[in-house]
Amino acid sequence: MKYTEKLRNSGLRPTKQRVQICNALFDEKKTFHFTVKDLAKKIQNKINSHISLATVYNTVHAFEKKGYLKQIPINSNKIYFDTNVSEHHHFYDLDKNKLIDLNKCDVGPINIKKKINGKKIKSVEVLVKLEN
Amino acid sequence: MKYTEKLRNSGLRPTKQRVQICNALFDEKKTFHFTVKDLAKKIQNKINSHISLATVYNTVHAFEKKGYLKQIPINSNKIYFDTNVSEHHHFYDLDKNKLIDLNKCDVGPINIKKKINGKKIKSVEVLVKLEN
DNA sequence: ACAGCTTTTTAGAATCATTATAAACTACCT
DNA sequence: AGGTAGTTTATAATGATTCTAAAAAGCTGT
Repeated sequence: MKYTEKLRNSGLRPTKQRVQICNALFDEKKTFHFTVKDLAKKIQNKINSHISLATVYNTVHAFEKKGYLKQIPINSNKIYFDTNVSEHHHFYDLDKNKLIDLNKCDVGPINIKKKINGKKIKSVEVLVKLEN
Repeated sequence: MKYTEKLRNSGLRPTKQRVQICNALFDEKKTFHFTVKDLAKKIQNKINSHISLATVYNTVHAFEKKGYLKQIPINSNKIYFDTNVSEHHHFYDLDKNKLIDLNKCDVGPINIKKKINGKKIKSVEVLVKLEN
């Protein structure tokens, strides 16, 4: 199966539900941003049957831990995920409440001059807020 | 009163509770990060009496709208605020779950090359995740 | 194919942050 | 001082997320 390896690699058995989640996440031509609830709704419309929220949460978190999904740093009481796991950044349109990708090449190199003892940098993420 | 103007400026009457919130927020020598619940607890310890959560939420939001407080862009289901409203960035220590300020001068200039029609940049915020 | 064991799914409950409500209270203006 | 509009408060409502435990499905041996 197309996603068996990805699932096993994330420590998950390739069940019917998880494959459906994979289809919704990784079959798209374009990467996209989502909340878990959005994703669950999308899947249910697509397959025309119910899939438990808990399952979607579990699977999404397993993928995030493995690096197949990323969280988007934005201050909100919802958690936003991104299927684009390449190094990139985001515009956040404050009026439309919408996230827009910024490719790595859209942002000049970022030089972090401060160091913290015994810590290494895992990621550098930029959020650019837009207004009219 | 010390904070009357700040409060009026935010469209708020200078009530006893709001002045107490101001004291907790703006009397500190160092700026700090907080969630609304943290702040409420801090105030209650300090003044040794109860102040309603709703009041703290309202006041904090009014200050944020006016730019006396800033939200910190970090993906979490809690909202983090910062009393440091100057242009600066953050380290996020993933192990300790702690935010650390990065002064503006700790980060080289950031060049956003992409433009969105009819939108202007309101802020550019960098989150640097740290691991061991 | 099947028994037996483990993992997974599920609905629903629990939790936690935040926001809404509406009655009691307070500031402010004259 | 009194009237009006803005505030505080406890509590309820909401909404996202996590937990739970029983039922279902996957996996491994045979």
